[in-house]
Formats: sequence, C-alpha cells, structure tokens
Amino acid sequence: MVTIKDVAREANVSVATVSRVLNGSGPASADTQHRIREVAGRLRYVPHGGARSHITSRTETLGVLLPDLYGEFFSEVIRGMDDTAQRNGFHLIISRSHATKHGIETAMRAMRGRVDGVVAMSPDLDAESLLNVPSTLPVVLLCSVSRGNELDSLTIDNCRGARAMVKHLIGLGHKRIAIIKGAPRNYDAAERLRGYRLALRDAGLVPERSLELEGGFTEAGGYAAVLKILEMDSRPTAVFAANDSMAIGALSALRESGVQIPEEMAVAGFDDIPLARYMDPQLSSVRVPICDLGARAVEMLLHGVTHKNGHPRKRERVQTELVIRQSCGAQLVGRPPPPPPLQP
Amino acid sequence: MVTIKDVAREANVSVATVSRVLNGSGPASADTQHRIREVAGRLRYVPHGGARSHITSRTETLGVLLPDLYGEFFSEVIRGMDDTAQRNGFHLIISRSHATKHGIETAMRAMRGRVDGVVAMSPDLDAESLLNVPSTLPVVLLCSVSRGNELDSLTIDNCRGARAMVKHLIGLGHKRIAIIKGAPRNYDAAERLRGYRLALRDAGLVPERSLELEGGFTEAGGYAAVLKILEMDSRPTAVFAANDSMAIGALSALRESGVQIPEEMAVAGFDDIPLARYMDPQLSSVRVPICDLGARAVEMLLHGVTHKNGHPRKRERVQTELVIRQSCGAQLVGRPPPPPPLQP
DNA sequence: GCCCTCGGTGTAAACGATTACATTCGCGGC
DNA sequence: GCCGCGAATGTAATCGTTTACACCGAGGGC
Repeated sequence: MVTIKDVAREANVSVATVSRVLNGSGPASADTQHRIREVAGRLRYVPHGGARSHITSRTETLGVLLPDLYGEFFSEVIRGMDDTAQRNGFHLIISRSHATKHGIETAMRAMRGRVDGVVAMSPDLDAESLLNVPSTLPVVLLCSVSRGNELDSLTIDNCRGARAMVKHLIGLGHKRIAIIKGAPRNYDAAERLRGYRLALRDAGLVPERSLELEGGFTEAGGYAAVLKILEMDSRPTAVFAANDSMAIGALSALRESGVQIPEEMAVAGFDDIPLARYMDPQLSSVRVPICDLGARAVEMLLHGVTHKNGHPRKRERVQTELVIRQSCGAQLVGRPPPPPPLQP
Repeated sequence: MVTIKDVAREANVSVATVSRVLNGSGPASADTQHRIREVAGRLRYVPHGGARSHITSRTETLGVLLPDLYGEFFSEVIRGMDDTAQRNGFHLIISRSHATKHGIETAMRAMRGRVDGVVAMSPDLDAESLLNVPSTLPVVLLCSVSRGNELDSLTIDNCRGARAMVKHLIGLGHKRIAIIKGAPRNYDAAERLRGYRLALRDAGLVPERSLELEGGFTEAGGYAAVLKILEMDSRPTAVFAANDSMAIGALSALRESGVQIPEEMAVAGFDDIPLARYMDPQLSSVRVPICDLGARAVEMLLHGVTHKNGHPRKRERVQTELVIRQSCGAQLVGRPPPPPPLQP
C-alpha cells in the first residue's frame, strides 16, 4: 500500500510538502506541484482516510442506528440520508440495532471514534439509553423524542395526519371506524392512534377499545386484524390502518372474504408508499415525505456537527398530506379513471 | 473525551497495562485488573475505534456500494448483510454510487483506509472500473460478474428462474408470451431476458422482438408496458415481468382496462417480494432469497478479508424457486383458498 | 549460588496522515 | 549593508491506540 512517504521520497520532497500540495493547503512552486501530482498519479496514491480522520479528528462519517425495518420505508429514508450526506462529503455507517437497550448502547460504543454524529431511529424505545452518550457527540433522534430537550429530534406529524384522515372518513358518513394499530410501544404507532381518537372525539364519537386492533405494521398483521373485524357483531364500515403495509394486508383479507371495497368497507392507510396507487382499489393514504425525512435528519445532524454540538436543541416535525384515492369511497360517484402513473 | 492515558494515570499504571487488561491480551495481577476496570468504568472510557483500527490496520468495517435502489429488494439485502456483518463484529458503510464509472471510482477511493473490504452491487455496469482497486482489497461483486476471474462474485440464477417460469406458462398452454424487461444494460435484466428466450426456444417457439417491452424495473414502467401490449394486433395471452414491481404495475393497468386476470391475460413476476401474495389476484413469481443474498455476499467477503485476499476466486450463484399463485392461471380450476399469511 | 523461566509491568516505536514552527533564500526598502 | 518579509520547504509533534522489547523480581532446578 503506497503512502504519502512513498510519494515524498519519489518526488524528492518532504511529506509535508506532499500533503500541502495535494490538499492545496499551502504554497508550493509550480515545478514542485507538478512533480508531486505526477508521482502521486503514477504510484496510484490514495490517501488513507482513517489516518486522516485520526489527526483531523473529523471522520466525515455519520452513524445511522435503525430498528428492525418495515419494508420500503427504510430504503427511502436511507436514500434521503445518503443523498444529503454525500452532497456534504460525508459517509454513512448503518447499523440495525436489535431494539434492546443493550443493543443500542453497544452500537453507540462501537461508533466512538468512527463517526462525527449519529442519527438514531429507534421508535420502540424511550431513547433514554441514548442519553449516555458523551455530550460532545451530536445526535438526532428520528421518529422519537427525548424526555427533556437534550437531543435534537425530527418526527412525522403522525397525529395530525391520522386525525385528518379519520376526519375525512367521518365526513363520508362513517360512524364506526376501526383502527389497525402499529407496533406496541412505538412512537409513530402511538401518535397515529392518538390522532384517530382525537378525530372521533372531534366529531362527538366515542372511541371504543374493541375497534382498536393490533397489527404490528406488517401485511400479515393487517390481514389478521381484518379477519377479526369481520367476525364482529356490529361490524364497522371503515378501517384505518396505521401504515400502508397493514392496509394492503387488510385489502387482501377483505377481497378474499368477498367484502366490497369501499361499498361495504372503506379502507385507508398511512405513509403512501409508491405501491399504494397500484392497489385494487387504489389505496387512500396519508403521504409521508419519507425521503425528505432522511434528508432533513442528516441536515440537522450536520448542523450539530459543524457547530460542535453547541447549538440550541431543536424539535422539528415534517407534515403529511392526505391522498384520497378509491379505497375510502370518496370518489364513488362516477369513479374517475386513475391518474396516469409517473414515468420512471 | 477520555483516552487510555487518562485511565492509565488515574489507575497508576502505564497505558500498555491498561490496553492489555481491557483486551485481555497479556498477564496482569488480579489487583491491577480490578483497579483498571473500576477506573475505566468510572471515567466512562470508550476506546477510540479509529485509533485502534489505525494501528491494527483492521477497521472491522465493510463497504457496500449500491446502485440506485429498487424498493424493497434493497432493504432486504441490507438486512442480510448487516446481520452477518454484526454477527462477525463488523460494521457496514453504505454508499449509493451514482451509477457512473466516475462515481464508483470516487466511492472506492473514499473507502481506502476505512474498510477491510467491499461488496459492490452495480449491475448496470460491467464493473470494469472496479478492477482499478489495489489487489489487496477484497471485493465481492453482487449481481454482476467481472470479465476475468479477478474478483469474487455472487449472482442470482436469473436465467434458470426465468426459464422455469416461462416454461410453466407454456405448460399452461400459452403460445404468445410477452416480457417486460428490466433496466437496459442491467445484468439481472439481461439474464432474465435470456432465460425467457431460452424457454421459448425449448418449446419450439420463436422469440419476437415486438413482444419484448421496456419496463425499467418500476411499477410505472410495468403499467406503461401493458398499455402498449393491449394495443397490439395479435395480443399475447401472458406477460412475464422481470420483477415484481413491474408485475404490480402491469396488474394495475390490466384491471383498469377491464382485462380479466388470469383468464384473458396471465401475469407472472420475479423476486417474490412479500407483497406479491397480497395482490389481487395473488401474484405468481420467482422467489429470490434476497436476505440470503446479502448474507452470503458478506460471508464471501469476510472469507477474503481473513485470508488477506489470497484465496482462489469464486463465482457463486443463488438459486430461485417457482412460486405459483393465482395470477398465472395454474389454479384456475376450483381456485383454492389462498394460504394463510405468516404471522408477524 | 547460578541460571533460566516466567509473571507482571513499563518504555517507546509504530500506524499515516496534518500542521505548528523553524529554516532557508531571495529581494526590496532604507 | 542591514533588516525584514514572504515564499518555499523541511522537521518534528501530534492524534489514541497496540505491541515488540526490555526490565525486574521471584521461584525452582541443579
């Protein structure tokens, strides 16, 4: 492996000069510059990133702690993070932390000296365990909040989104609306549930525990939940799934049971993953700008990194958008043709 | 930030002793051990990963170069990689390389000194540009192969999988079968197309260019391709999409055009993403063990890392499995109830 | 009593870069 | 002719570890 010393020897200069020329961080005669560049190219010299970060104490790398992943959401959020990171000359170290407290701690330890900051997405926990980090390491909490205000956080406005969707369903005349809940102890899941209940109360309806079913954020969970709903004595007329994966499972179960959607049962989801519009009927959902979410998390983190974590802490929240398609029945009258899909 | 020196001073020993005790790499009296551990805990000492890798020249980190991602496939493959990496005490640096040659080179340069090896997934290119890497850095090509045998590679048996699916369609009586192709210049796409053509020839049918449509691996591409198919003079009776995303787009377009599936048009996909079974009708597909794919790539890479890249190069291939559901019409007679979904 | 071994410990050299500081040289101002 | 300055370059410290080597003392075999 060729090092800066090899280049220096071959070019008859000191390592300092090589470093200065290659980084443009100091004066050098035209002749020297040319010679060094030529040698570096010929020897295929590539600076050793690790050594460089060691001395500069900037790794130009960000850590990303993720929980166990739910399908497409995950890849989208990474895409957003990586774009922003790369645009700023940073890399991403990704680690799926087995959601236990111990797992997170281990991951944080391992990050020491490898990253300049961490985006931690661990909605299943109170993120309390993260507080153990040395206060010099910038951390952004994604999809969860810290108890105090010690850490930056970025969340989805789950509550408002859910509330809007359920309000919409109520506006269509539904009085008994079931919810398929997300994973227990999950921040997003809890907030979406809260929005659902608020919307009911807004309309003078009383939330019933029996209409709140577990779904675990998976297709299978949504499928199973619908089977239970269909057995109920006074069957609801609409079901709101706390994410699209569960909504898709729900659609599947309804179809197989011969229930007409949306005539006999309206369905709505959350996230608006790309697939939603390709469902039959097309799935109404609450759009989350997933890619943006990742991008903004990294932006916040980079802000913390450049300010050496000495900035005032922020809590940001990304807004959602109601996307009404066929599955909730709003367009029943004369059901218009679906919008043409975007070209790739 | 507390370093090993701080611990040494506080415990009245040399840094060497601290290092030995904490790593269990040398003898130490029970008293010393106890004292050092106590101090390290009290001071919340965490070893600096960067410094450690610098001296040991093992970063315990693997680089992952990815192309632009196609939905769920990507998150699954990462999951497999990360599991295996973590089990072996390694981290993952992930980088989406803008599929240009220059992008890959830049990414590879940046990896220097940060990783012990690289999994490069760049099916859109001949991966030729990767050959520039110093021969000491282990590299595993995922979903593509190098011209010579200079690099390890792991691919999907696309050709066999596609051939089997098309053979199945032919067995159901179809004579005109269209294919929606993947991204141009993509290895997987090319191999799936090859399998399609081979299956046709096996059955004495002649592949027609007009039945081979571009789809670009996206839902929108599949949707658009079907619209073209429906305009054809002698319409095919089956369509094989080179991945599930396109198949889902195709299903959507067919439904909206009022074409009965599978009676008027049989549909099959490739990958068998989790959603496939929740489609209406359930989507027949060629199952790819995506998670395994990631896991095995990392295993291969770790083998290269531990053998300092001095091992004989390997070309491995993961097998696929035919998953026949409703969309291709095989189960038309008495259409049995779908299998119950897996519980979460 | 001598030598060898071995447990326990410290000293200092690495690893590959960056960078503060010193040095040299030429040149212009006075 | 002296001083000072700035450009060009070299010297060496530094980052936080690991580890080869040296050292010292105790104990055992002879």
